[in-house]
Amino acid sequence: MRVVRPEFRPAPGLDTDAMASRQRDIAAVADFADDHGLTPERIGLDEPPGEQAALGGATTSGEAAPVVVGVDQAFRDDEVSVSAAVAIRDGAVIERAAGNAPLDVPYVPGLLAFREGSAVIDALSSLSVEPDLLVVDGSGRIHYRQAGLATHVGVLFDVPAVGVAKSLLCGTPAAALADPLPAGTRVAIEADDSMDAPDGAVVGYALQSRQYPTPETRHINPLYVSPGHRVSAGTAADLVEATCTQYKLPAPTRLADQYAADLT
DNA sequence: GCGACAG
DNA sequence: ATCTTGTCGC
Repeated sequence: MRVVRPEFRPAPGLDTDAMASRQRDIAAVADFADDHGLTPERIGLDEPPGEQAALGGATTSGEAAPVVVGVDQAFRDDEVSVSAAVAIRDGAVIERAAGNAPLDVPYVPGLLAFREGSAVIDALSSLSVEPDLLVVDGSGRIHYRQAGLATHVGVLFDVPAVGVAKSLLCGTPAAALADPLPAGTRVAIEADDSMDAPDGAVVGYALQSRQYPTPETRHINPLYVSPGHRVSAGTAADLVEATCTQYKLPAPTRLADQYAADLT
């Protein structure tokens, strides 16, 4: 796939203010409403990935199943950012792509895309299939300037994207998350005064994709799902939930995780 | 000033 | 993200 907004490429030379400014520009053109043809049913990940699947990628309804691409990051020698992208259709891996970039920007919460974005772009640029959805590790709209890594990448390629984070960057849960949530539960994450989004706006969801039978003794933490681009908050939660077939994390994310580890 | 803080 | 085995409890 190809970058369609090259002006938003993460440039290493920028100072903190310039990076933040670029993020506001990205948020201004980002689309946090549904603009895609996806449904949880069409994702077609009922079977664990890696199994047999129809060669043409046909669903039970006869239409071509959407291509979902998981993206994950790793480091090599503390100086190279490695990105792994794994494309899945109908529960089967159809393509993998790797990307690299020098690791010259330090990690700063809120500026992750400027540290690891270039490697992600490198990986996605070499994908020959056209993704219908990107599942990016990290935040999307749950971000100080509504432009987390998932939003940044989604806008760069103008492709539907969602962000899946394992911890909350910012925002306030609409209900307390202190007690373990039952599987399938979702709690809205609302914008607070640390964010550009209007106060109280639902910028994502805490999604309890898995839970132990007896959460009192031992419990699993929720995922934090947010719109990247062209997907609404509610639909993002629906789609991500459909990809969590067997474990807490989405299958595309797990596969990308694995591939990234192999590349390191 | 102190704490919080995606990967 | 990464350094890292066993161990506790579903």
